[in-house]
Amino acid sequence: MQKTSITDIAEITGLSITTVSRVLSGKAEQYRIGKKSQEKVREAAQKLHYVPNHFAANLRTGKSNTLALIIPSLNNPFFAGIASEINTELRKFNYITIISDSDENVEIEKMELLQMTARNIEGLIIVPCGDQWQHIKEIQDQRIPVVCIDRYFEHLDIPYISTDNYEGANKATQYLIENGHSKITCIQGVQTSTPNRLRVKGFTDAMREAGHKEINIVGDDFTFQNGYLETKLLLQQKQRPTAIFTLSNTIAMGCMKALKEENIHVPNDISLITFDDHPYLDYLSTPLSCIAQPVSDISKIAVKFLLSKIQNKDINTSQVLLKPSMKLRDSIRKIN
Amino acid sequence: MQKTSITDIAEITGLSITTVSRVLSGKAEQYRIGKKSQEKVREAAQKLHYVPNHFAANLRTGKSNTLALIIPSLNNPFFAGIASEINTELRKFNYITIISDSDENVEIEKMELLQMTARNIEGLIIVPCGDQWQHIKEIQDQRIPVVCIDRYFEHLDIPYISTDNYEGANKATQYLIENGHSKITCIQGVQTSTPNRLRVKGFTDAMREAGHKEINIVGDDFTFQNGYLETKLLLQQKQRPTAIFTLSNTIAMGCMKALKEENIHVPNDISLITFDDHPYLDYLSTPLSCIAQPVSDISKIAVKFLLSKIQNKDINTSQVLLKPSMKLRDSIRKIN
DNA sequence: TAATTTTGTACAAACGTTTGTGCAAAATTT
DNA sequence: AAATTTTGCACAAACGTTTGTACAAAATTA
Repeated sequence: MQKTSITDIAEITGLSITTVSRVLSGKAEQYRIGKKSQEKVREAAQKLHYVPNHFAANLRTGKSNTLALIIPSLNNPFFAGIASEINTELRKFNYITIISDSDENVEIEKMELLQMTARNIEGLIIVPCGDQWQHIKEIQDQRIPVVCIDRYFEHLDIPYISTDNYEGANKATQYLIENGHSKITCIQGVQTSTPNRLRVKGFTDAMREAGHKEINIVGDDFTFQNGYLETKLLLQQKQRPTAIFTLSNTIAMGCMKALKEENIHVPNDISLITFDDHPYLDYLSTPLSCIAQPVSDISKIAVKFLLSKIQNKDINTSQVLLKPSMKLRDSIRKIN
Repeated sequence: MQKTSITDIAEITGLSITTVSRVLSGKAEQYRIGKKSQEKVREAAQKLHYVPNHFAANLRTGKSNTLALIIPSLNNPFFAGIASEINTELRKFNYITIISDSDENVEIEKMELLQMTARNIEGLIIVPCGDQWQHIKEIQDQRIPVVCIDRYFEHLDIPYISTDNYEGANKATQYLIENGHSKITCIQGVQTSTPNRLRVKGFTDAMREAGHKEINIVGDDFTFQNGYLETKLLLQQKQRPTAIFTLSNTIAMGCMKALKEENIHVPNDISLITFDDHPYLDYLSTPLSCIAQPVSDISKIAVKFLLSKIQNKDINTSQVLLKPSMKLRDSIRKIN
């Protein structure tokens, strides 16, 4: 069947498209449309299976009721969880959220941003996937409110909500040191990402503060493969670390696969702590200790920031780091 | 800065909006726009930071280049993985995909569908979250191509791609029986979902075929909590099963938490197999055997079905069940 | 030189809503 | 009875693109 428009309904009811539009967009009372006319319109709309054309309405009003959320990977439970919460929260405010997966690829991120702005989005929440920021800055320059999550750019005046990665990593490292570990290897992710850089700095500072001169940082990617390969390399060395600190769960999983293949047990042979929590960590062969990020808080605050910017056009730039928490399970052995 | 339109560029370049539109939408050669004019237009567009208005274009052309994907939960790695693959695949065909999370709530699903159709989507891939289908059928009646994934409606002529849930569950149960188990409990998910119903039937048939009269099926939800509570109840009974078959990973996780709390070891005290794979399953305290669904194939075929329907308006209804595979890890003990 | 073709570009309608403005009839007030 | 107000509705412009159609100048052909 052919698509029904307001014009069709006007013809059937003998009313004008103005009257029909006002009834269907909930403004009947405001414009004193008679009860009988309202009923005729509603009946006709139902009978003809009328579906409003959001594009036409948006063209005229300039309001899309659409927001965009760009995350680097739907396959990462951390980001999937954030996406789920943000989507649910924004729905409460009658926004539709276009969720986009940039696949950890800045060129895709740029393309997606173009697609989003062409659709007249009224706001953007983004987990940037690289260190390029100009294309994100340009969105803000177009007077589209932007909020960064997790990864952000310190020197830009774009609001962001993240975890205090430095503090989380610092505490994780301190804990290892307090348990007698001095030979600790950190397996990092993407070096240019701000969370990674701060986690590395947290690790490094904790080591230095404890007087440990030998600081070992390896890896360059938040992937399973990176965790796997770097752990394999570590285990080939004469002098192995007594503890490993992985900067993401995907790295931790790769690390654990390599350890298992080499018949090295956590925590008896080596201790392991990771960044980020997940329910699975409880049921691993060795339940993993970790630094947990407050995912729910991050999501809700990001939404709050964005809506505040949209509604009040407030120019204040909120840049907040939330406190992570350390979750001790069974993967750290005391050796002093 | 104010939004730039084609009209602004026309004014700056002294050309008509027709010329400008044709240059910017890649039709300059086709309409013999001179080189100098093209250059003037492109320069002005860049200088004024022109962003096309997709809504206006769509209003005129009737083409949105937009597809919709509705999944019941972004927090479920199975669906998040599917969403990721489908999104990546459709991007290759220059579609933007609106990903929507219905939160296992059919009313939200209906609302989301309304929002999608109002945005002139050209196709829909959906994992239905309940047993109501009329609102999905209506989408197809509006001549919007629809493909169901994972959960579907057998009696409808809507294309779907899923796993042969019956066969997967049947084989899992047979394997348990071959390993000497006869007291097997199945912890199921949402009873009205087609995959669940078929998995239960596969389990039941395998049990009956082996001459086992006592068939125990519990639960009613694909959640951690359901798995946890039902396992707790099981462990209170005098006669416990020797094996548990959970119909999803989230149920399996809840089950494992309960077992751990009761100090019951897998597979020494009880065997466990689940439906669905995940990389984590390898590193659990007991690596879990499972029936793995071909997620990548499901995603790619769903995309293929949808694009085929969009492009060729082909009325054939493809309804395909893919073969699952059994992945044996360490969670099943042979007891005969 | 005139007729025809090619080139480069423009006009204006269309898409489907929304909304500022306004009209005519009915009701009320003076 | 006339003036004013209220009620119920309609006209037409607007949003920003796309595109069918067409025009005028330049180039080519006969």
